[in-house]
Amino acid sequence: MTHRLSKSKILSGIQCPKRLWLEIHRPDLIEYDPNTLARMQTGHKVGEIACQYLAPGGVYVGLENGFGHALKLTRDHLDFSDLPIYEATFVHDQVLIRSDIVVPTGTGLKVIEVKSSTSVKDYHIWDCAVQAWVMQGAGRPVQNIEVAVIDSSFVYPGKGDYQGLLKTENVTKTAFEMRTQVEDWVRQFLKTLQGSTPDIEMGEHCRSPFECPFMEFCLPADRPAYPLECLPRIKSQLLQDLKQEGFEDIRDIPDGRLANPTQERVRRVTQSGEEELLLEADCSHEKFSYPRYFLDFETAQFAVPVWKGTRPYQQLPFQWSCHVQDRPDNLRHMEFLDLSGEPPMRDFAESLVSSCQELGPIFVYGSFEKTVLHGLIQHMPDLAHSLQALSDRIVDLLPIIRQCYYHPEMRGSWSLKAVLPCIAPELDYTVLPGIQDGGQAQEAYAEAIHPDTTPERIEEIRKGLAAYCEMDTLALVKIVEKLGR
DNA sequence: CGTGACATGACCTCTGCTAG
DNA sequence: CTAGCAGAGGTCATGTCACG
Repeated sequence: MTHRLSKSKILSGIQCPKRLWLEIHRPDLIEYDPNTLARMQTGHKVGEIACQYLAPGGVYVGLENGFGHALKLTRDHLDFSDLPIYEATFVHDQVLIRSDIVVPTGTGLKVIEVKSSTSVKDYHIWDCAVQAWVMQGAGRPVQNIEVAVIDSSFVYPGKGDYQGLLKTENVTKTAFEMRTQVEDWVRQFLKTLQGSTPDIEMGEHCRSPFECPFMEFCLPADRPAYPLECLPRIKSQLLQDLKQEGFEDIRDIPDGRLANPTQERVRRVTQSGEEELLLEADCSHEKFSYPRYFLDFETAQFAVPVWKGTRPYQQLPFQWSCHVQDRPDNLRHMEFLDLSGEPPMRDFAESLVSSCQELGPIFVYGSFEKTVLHGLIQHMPDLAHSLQALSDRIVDLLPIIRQCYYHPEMRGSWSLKAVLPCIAPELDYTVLPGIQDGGQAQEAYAEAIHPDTTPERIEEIRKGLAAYCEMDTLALVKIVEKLGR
């Protein structure tokens, strides 16, 4: 028996048949995203909790001896026992699935699909529909299908007690109603796989609901330097109209064609080829005093909380970096970094309060630092007053830069990582070893606090995190310098 | 994955105008 | 005086972008 489709391949195919074709025929083209492994680890942990609390005492069907053996093991368990099965494996009509949790009952299987998400999405139900179709087709009637997701309001009481971390939603009815839809998909995808590469135009489906790993491959070799897609907040209708009118590059669009003022500005500056800096714009009344602070946080988040009193996906700060200018001609740096694995929040907050004194603007980029401070205020009433005072001094550079600066090379984005190469090309994140964005900082933290990590590796991570966070705040210094105030 | 800031669009009320 | 209308202004939900 050959099975050519897995459940995840079908979900890819729904997003884009060409993606499905490439996943099967050209897996060598996939660029492995470093975040993928971290997501899989998260999913694994959530899955373990689900087994333990939703259907304890079951048996696990491993893949060590291949799919054939997994199929046989599943059959044996179902025929000769009534224990729950984890990763039960089924095949029907060339489609193979592995199901998170299957509980046999007298009237059919009770299926639980576990997701690390906090709400049930449409594509979760498609997932369940495919599972139900395969199980029924394999001669195993399905009685009930549930999706288990994370309840983000859960507060971890400690001592390994995760009762209530997951909540379930019954999707039996919808999943059963999609039966003919699933059959259509399978028939269509098997046919697609027999032919040559499907010819599919690029579009929204390349990003939603998941980013396609073959984007680079699908992009035409002679793509424009400033594609229309870079126009900020462009609607699909406008994009379509502009392409119809024969424009491929932002610079092709004539003066006056764009009604949206931000898009028009991007067009005008891109066409000029030169950066635009409007220093007299609006915020000129804000003369910033000294001392000036430049602040950046790094946080960790866990789908399965590890510290008592914390919630799933709560952002827990473990590092801050702060440059200080007491006078125009001086610059010093301070930082805090806790890799002990103990809850870092209290020391983080106390050191921050004592280091930032009581006066002077605190520059940040984006609303993230304010959000984290507010989270700390909720959990540390004794520091609430001091933390609120810090929050009140925060000056967000993002809206200021958005208003008064644009460079063609920003390609429609005002994120720090897009702005910085234009303002301070000497600050290059790509030379940093290992940690070049917030996501990698989170991963590095998770690795550092893992019990198996060696002291040498922890020291390496400490250096990497310190260098990354310090560069972030130095970037803020450069931005304020550029504003000339 | 979560949160905040902001833009956008739908919908509502309020106001002032005009025709009857 | 009222019914009907358009434009101004407000609220709310939704979407996008930014941070981690």
